[in-house]
Formats: sequence, C-alpha cells, structure tokens
Amino acid sequence: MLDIQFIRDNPELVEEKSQQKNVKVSIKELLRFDEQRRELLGKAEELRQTRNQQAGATKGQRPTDEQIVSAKKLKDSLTKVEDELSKVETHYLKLLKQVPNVALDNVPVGKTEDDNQVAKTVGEPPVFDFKPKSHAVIAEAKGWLDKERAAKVAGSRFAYVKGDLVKLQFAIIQFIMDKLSDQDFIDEVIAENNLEVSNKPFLPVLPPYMIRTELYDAMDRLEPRDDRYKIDDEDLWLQGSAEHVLGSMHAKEVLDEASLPLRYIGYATSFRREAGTYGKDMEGMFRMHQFDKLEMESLGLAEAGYQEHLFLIAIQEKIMDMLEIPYQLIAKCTADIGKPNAAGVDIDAWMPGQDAYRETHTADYMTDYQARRLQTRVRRADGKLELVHSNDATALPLSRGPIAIIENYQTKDGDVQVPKVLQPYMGGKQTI
RNA sequence: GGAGAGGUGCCCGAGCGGUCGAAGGGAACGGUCUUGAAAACCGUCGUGCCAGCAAUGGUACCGUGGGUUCGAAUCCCACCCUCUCCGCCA
Repeated sequence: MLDIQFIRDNPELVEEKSQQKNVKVSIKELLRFDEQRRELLGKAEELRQTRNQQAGATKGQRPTDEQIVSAKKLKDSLTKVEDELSKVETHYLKLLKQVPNVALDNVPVGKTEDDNQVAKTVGEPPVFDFKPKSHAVIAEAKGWLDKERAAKVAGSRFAYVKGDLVKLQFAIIQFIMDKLSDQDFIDEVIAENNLEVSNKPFLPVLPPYMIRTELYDAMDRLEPRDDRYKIDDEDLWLQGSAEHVLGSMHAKEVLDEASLPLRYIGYATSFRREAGTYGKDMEGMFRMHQFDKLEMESLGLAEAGYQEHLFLIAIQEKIMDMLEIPYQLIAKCTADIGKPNAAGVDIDAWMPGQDAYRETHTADYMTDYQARRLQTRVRRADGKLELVHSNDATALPLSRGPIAIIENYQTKDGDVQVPKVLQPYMGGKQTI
C-alpha cells in the first residue's frame, strides 16, 4: 500500500505511474473519499471530545437524568456519523489498496511483457553435435520423472521425481545454503560488483508452507486468488512462493536498526494452481502445481533498498555463473514487474531442449509498499520509526534450475554431466 | 479432540465500570557524582490517525471483531493465539 500523504502530494504522478502498470484506479475518486473521510473523522472526534468531557465531569458519581438524556442524544448523533464514516472508510481503503507501487524511474515503461528489455546476455549457449533433447525426454528415459502415476494420485502438473534427479536437487540445496551463509562468498559478490551493502550472510530458513489470509493480503501477493490453493475450513492458504512466508515473518514488529539487514535464504515447496494456463508447458516439469524453490528475502533500511536489490541480482548471476548456465538478465517493464514492485528483473536461463531462454528467476524490490501494511518497522538510531524496505529474489528454482542443468549438460548418450560446483555434493559423481 | 489457565506498553507486571494511555519494577536514553567505570540519585521514555509551519491540541488503541452502558482495559458474546494436563499422532 502507498502512503496516502504521498498520493495527496503527487496525484498526477501516481495516476500516471498506475497507468504504466495497466492498473485502472481513479486517484481522483480516492482523494474524494479521502476528503470525505477526514471531514467525517473530524466530526466524530469533536463529538467524542464532548462525550469524554461530560463523562469526565461526572466522574465517580451517577449523572443526573438530565445529563443522561443529553448524553444519549449525543450518542445517537455520534453513531450516525460513525456509521457513515465506516462506510466511507471501507471504500477508501479498498481504493487505496488498489493503487500499485510507484515504479522507479529507471524501470522501462511498457504495456505487456513483450516490452521487457534484455539487459544483458551472459554465457554462450552450448553447441551440440547432436540434436539436444528436452529435459522431459531425458528425465523420462532415465526414470527420473513419473507424471503418469502422479496424475493418477494427484492430477496433472504433478510428478514423482526419482533417482539421481532427487540427489541433484538436494545437491543444489546444499550448495546454495552453503554459499549464501558463507562470509567469503558474500564478500566476493560484493567486491566483484562494487556494491555498497552490508556483508551480512544469509540465514537459512525452513518456513511454514501456509499463510493466513490477513498476512497474505498484507504482502499483496494473495491476488490473483485463482492461482492460490485455499485450505478448506481454515483461514489458511498454501504459499505460492517462499517469499510470501518469509516476507511476512516480521509483520507487526519493530526491528532494531543494528539488526538490519535481515537476510534469509529459505527453502520451501511452493504451490500454484496455474489457473488459465491449460495446455501451456505441459511437457516435463517446467510448470507444476508444486515445485521447490530456494528464495532470498531481505528487510533493510530505505536508503539501502535499491543497492540490496542489485546485490540480490548479483547473487543470482553469480550462482548461474558458477553453475555455468547461459542466461539473460531481463529488465522487466512497468507492466510486468508486479503491483507491489518498484523494480524487478527476471533471469531467463538458456534451455537447449526448447531452443529458448525461459524464465527461471525473479528479483523484486518493493520499497516500503509491503512493509506499510505488514507494519514491519525499524527503530532508527535517532529514535525515529520507519518502515523497512523489502527485497526478494529467487536463489534457484528447483524445477527449472535442474531443467536448465539437464538440458545444457546433456551428452550424446542421453546422460547428464554434473556441474563442477555440484560434484562435491553428489558424492564426486561427474555424470548421472 | 477433551479439561483448565491466560493474552495489558521494548520486557516483567498491577489494574477488573468513571481524566486509565494505564501503578510499580527492569531495560534503554539524557544528566549529577567519579580520574574512568560500576553503584547511587534525578529526569526522559508507546503507536496510529486528524488539524497545525511548528509548539501543540484532539482522537483511537490494553489479542481480534461485535455487543451492553451516559461512560469499557475492566461486564457479555464470538473468534484467534499461547501455556498446562489428558487423548491421538510423525
């Protein structure tokens, strides 16, 4: 949610920035309700003041009948004003919540994801002396993926993952957890990219996979609800990404300035209904209802927020470099970064089986937009309270990451070479 | 799932219908004392919203949401959470 004061001060800017995100919300209407709200609030507070003064005057003794009659009258008019106020406030809040975060000025303006820009291309797609297969073909031949039985048990877009593919996944998890919690690795990334950020390592976290409606909504990640799994008879949802449960962890807290940034590397299984994607990416395990993910989440000071965003991207790139997977860094345009985002990038990994770069990572910078409703604040050294700035970024998705590995590292025989950095985590195995 | 206890400020904890935003203690911060520190003593010390350039004023908030009342932290109802015991269970 945006700061209403900011909207009052910059109505044209907010209107324009909302349009750039294809979000239709009338700022004029919002401000009209804001004005009404303040007027009614003033009236209500005046009436309450009178009530409080009268109650104070009769302290300790029963008021006279006359006093009670006039107090009842006062109460009636207060109730009226309060009812009206609550109606106006509900509508006001609904509109305010619809206003998207303001994109930073360096975010490309665009109408659809086609307007995203390739910021850079890293690594050369491998050249094969045979026709590269898709991960689905390789994995099926190896007995790594069983979607038929999964369909029997749970339906489409589920899979039993088996054998060496399971081991590969655990190797990746170990590798990333090791690196992100390692001081030398963090120092190296900062130095290589000339970043001015804290050099605090990440804390590994296994979060809950469910989240309450209230907090999901406050994160502004509940919508579109059609893509979320709701738990029957409970006020709970299955999280669609670890950042949903990591970012909400410190809701309603006041953090110490000295404790920031809080950096977490979470591992969680994420769930998506994939509503409206029927028939899309049905092969293999590219688009699943359930997939594991390693996700970074960071809460920090406002002035450090953008550098932190760049830092998380630098880590994403570093990991891809170490895994030696070719990729493109995509500067997402205003229409594609998402409602709570001030900035966002994707990484698309090269997938030889599809002869295309496909999305594997995303990095989101929310400024204080999420923190405002989550009420995650920091007590500054000078005693002031501020909202934190939040950042999240995929460290590596464990469906699409392994897909990229399988397809880029495939051999003529249908085997898959293990990336060097993962070999120590695979018992030294070089090929699977 | 059953029985019980409880949710009050950064923390502990009192209040159980009337200036209560809330005693007391601790922590923190500022000061006095001290060569310095500790101790002691003095002082400061919640947040949101509304109005205001500001000082400040007003209002709301004692788990959440309703209700009773002239008046609710205090009474009633529902829900959420925590703890203890029993049952079940990886």
